[in-house]
Amino acid sequence: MPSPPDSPKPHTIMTDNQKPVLRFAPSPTGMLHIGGARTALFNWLYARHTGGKFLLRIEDTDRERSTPEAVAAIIEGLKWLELDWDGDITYQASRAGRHREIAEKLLAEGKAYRCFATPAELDEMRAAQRAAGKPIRYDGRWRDRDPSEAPAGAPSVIRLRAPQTGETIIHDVVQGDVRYANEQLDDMILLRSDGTPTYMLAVVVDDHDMGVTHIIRGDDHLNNAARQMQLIRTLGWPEVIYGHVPLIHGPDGAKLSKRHGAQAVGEYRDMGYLPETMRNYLLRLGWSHGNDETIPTPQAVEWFNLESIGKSPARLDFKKLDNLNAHYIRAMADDALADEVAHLLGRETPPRTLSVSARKRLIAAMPTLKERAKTLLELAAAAEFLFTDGPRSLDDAAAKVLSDDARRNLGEFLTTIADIDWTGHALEEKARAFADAKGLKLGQVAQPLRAALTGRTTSPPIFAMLEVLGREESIKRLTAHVL
RNA sequence: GCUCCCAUCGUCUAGCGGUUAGGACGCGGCCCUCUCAAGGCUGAAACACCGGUUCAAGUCCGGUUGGGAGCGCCA
Repeated sequence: MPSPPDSPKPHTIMTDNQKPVLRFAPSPTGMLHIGGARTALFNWLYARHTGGKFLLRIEDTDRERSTPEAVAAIIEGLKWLELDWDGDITYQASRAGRHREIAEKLLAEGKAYRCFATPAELDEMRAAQRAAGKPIRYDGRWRDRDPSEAPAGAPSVIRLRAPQTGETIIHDVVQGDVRYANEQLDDMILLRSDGTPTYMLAVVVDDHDMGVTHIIRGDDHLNNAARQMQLIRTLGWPEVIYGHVPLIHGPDGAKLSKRHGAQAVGEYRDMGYLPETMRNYLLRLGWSHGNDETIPTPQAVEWFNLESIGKSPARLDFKKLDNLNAHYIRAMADDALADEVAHLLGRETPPRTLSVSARKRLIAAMPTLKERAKTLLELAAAAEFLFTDGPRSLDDAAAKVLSDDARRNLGEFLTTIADIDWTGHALEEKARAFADAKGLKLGQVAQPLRAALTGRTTSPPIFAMLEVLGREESIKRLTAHVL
């Protein structure tokens, strides 16, 4: 039997055994925020855990503030975090026609109505309510008036005729049951006077059309959920499952802002944090699995659930982030880390490239280097002495270590290693023997070696570094500081 | 002002009526040690407050205080 000609366009109908459909729906008004990144992560994790879908929708209906740069930044951020989405990106602005269609359908059915109140009039209304200490909300002045009472040709918006009694309950998977008395929810605008849809209408329609089953988002949307639920119910659509995750706060407990720095995920990348670190850290900020702290992504996919999302807001702790990053750096392959360092050098001004020999040294030293770096930036800095040939300039501490006595000893020691087998092990043996003979501690020999070889007072184990640098280069550097 | 949410060490958290309140980061000490890390051991450190319910409350209920969010023809 053919469907009636006036039937609504086909859309996804939920069935009981349908897999969950999640979505991340950022508005492109800036960079991908760290809080947004966590929201995306939770949605992604749940979709991957359940074998459902993770969709991406760009909420660009605010043409004033939405920019193509912001869209690009968000996509770049998600890609860096390796949170892949299913299917094509939905751009909300492109669906305005469909949104308008729903608003008009509601209007035709008497479930919505035209409101001719002007913005100035509403401002006045709110000011009066504020002054009287009353709740601030639309008073329904056009709810029961006939449009014919409006001045001819006056612009109007379409408002939902929301229930005024009873209550709207959100069965939130994170927050539990949240109840709102309908009398305190006003008639929200669905369609603006210029015919464009509002956010409230657009989300509900898009989520429905995209077949979204679960909405995991920041709890700044909790109040919106009640209104959205009213719309869903008026439309008779399947109800989505909400989960409102507490916001992330800065180290001082206040809402994250520019003041705290590091809001955008790109900043974390630039500071040398690994995507895997960010996923693990963000996951633990608000979600737990017993006492587990180090949770690689595959494990997270296996374990993730909605029930274990915490209800209280969390603060950012860079020390813990560092600790986690150090862990994942240590776990990374040496050549992959070398690539990261090369990438970092390429971004310097002026850009530097890693020579073949420097890369060889870098990889050879990497097992010891990566033990001591908290970020990729630190790793690159600590590897600096491997990139150039010839004598090193000394930093203050290194200069202090190379006292006249130390330089003389260095010269003497050099003669004992002139033609030995150039291995870390053999060099260390010689150094120990030399120290013994001179009545010195090993450190009194090793530290001057380190200072002369690297120009600094900290480095990976020095005998291993001598081996990495090789006989010729090492001798060259050491000789330069001999007295 | 109104509505809603939250509340365990400094921070992230475990706890789901009976625990010496556990772990992690950070901090102190010790061990290891050529420096710095890493690692091992160890120490200090928390149930915001007040009432209930109960034989028993960090766990349940109410209030107070303190944080947070929202109250647009923004999203």
